[in-house]
Amino acid sequence: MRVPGLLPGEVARPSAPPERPRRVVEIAAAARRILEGEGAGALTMRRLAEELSIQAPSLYKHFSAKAALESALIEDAMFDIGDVTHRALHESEPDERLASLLRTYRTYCRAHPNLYRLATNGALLRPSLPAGLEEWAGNPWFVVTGDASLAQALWSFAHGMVILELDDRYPPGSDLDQTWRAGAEAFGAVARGYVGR
Amino acid sequence: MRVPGLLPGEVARPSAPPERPRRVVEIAAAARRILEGEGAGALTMRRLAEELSIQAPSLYKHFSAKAALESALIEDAMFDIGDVTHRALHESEPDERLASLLRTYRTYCRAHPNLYRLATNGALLRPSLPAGLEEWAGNPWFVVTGDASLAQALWSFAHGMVILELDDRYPPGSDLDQTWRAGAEAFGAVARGYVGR
DNA sequence: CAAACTAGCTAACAGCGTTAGCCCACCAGG
DNA sequence: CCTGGTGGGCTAACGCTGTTAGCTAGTTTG
Repeated sequence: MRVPGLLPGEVARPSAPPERPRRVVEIAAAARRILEGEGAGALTMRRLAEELSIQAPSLYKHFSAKAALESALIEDAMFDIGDVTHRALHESEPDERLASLLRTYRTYCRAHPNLYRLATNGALLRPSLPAGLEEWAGNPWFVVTGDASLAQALWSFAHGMVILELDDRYPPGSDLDQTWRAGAEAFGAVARGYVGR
Repeated sequence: MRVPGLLPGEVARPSAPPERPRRVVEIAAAARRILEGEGAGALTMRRLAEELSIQAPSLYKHFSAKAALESALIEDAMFDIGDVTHRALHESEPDERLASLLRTYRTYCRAHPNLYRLATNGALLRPSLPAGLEEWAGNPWFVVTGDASLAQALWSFAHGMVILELDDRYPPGSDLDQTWRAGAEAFGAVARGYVGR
């Protein structure tokens, strides 16, 4: 089911920020390649420079610090996740949306574990983010629950599940599909109003 | 309400591992002091040595690597959390236990943010943990839900909430008390069997 | 044509975890 | 009594990290 326009409660995608200079895009792409392919430990300024056949200090002509580079990757990740989750809503029937959102989120995160860890680990440098990005990326959770608190709770559940799964934190032998189902059921019941609030 | 003995579904506390040598205990205590007081960034081998008025390389007479030191702190944290959460169950009425568990968990984590981050960030070095510790520490979530999947889902929710709160990840102005309540309600309803599984 | 900007370079610094090798105090056994 | 082992410290140093200062060649712009 493809539904054009905005769903009830849906918010519009923010415009990407003042476009990045050519070289900045190339560097960010290389950084993402290293991060996703070789892990966070491999993403050093020297390794990144090598990937681009330049010297590490030259990177500082384009990024003021490693943290700024990482912020760019985080921003990209948030746009990615927002795109993927909003699309999931548009492509599923109303009563399938919660399950679809969870499934989509989990799938994306497992496909990009290092990027996801980078994006969610530690404090967020909010002021440097494009205006509206955070709200838009989090919006699907609201669309699916119809309530701000429940949306945050559901997202927290999903993030907890994902990060613990990526870090292999569940006891060996856990049936995570079933755990996701259990959580989806709990939130689904409340979201559908089976239990008064 | 103090209830001695084991609750239904409750598991016994594992014995602490072969006791640590005197000096090891002192070093771990100093490390915890630095971590909790000054943050993860301050916990370096040199800073830790300084705290003990020795030189950094001397630490390697007691810990094979920084990771081993951290493992000791993580082990302590898991015992702490297990103690605190098990106690919460024993001190509350059956139908208050889920809410009490969540409240207790949140309170502990906010009181020890850096320790909690250390303990939950990244992969767990399972083989070096005392046998049964992981299961015992996670047991309250099972006691409270009566179901393994629901227990994992509830714990994932709690972890997600805590870590996002500690890292200041919720949009400014969020009412987190209410978010916790929303999640507790969702899981409480399912755990009480309002919705068939 | 000169000035300014872009984007690279080398050399270097401080801080990180960690290793090698030395040394002294203590304590048990012959 | 002395001798060997062990526990627990030391200094020097290595390779890695992010980052800075200062130089330079090429391109663009007034």
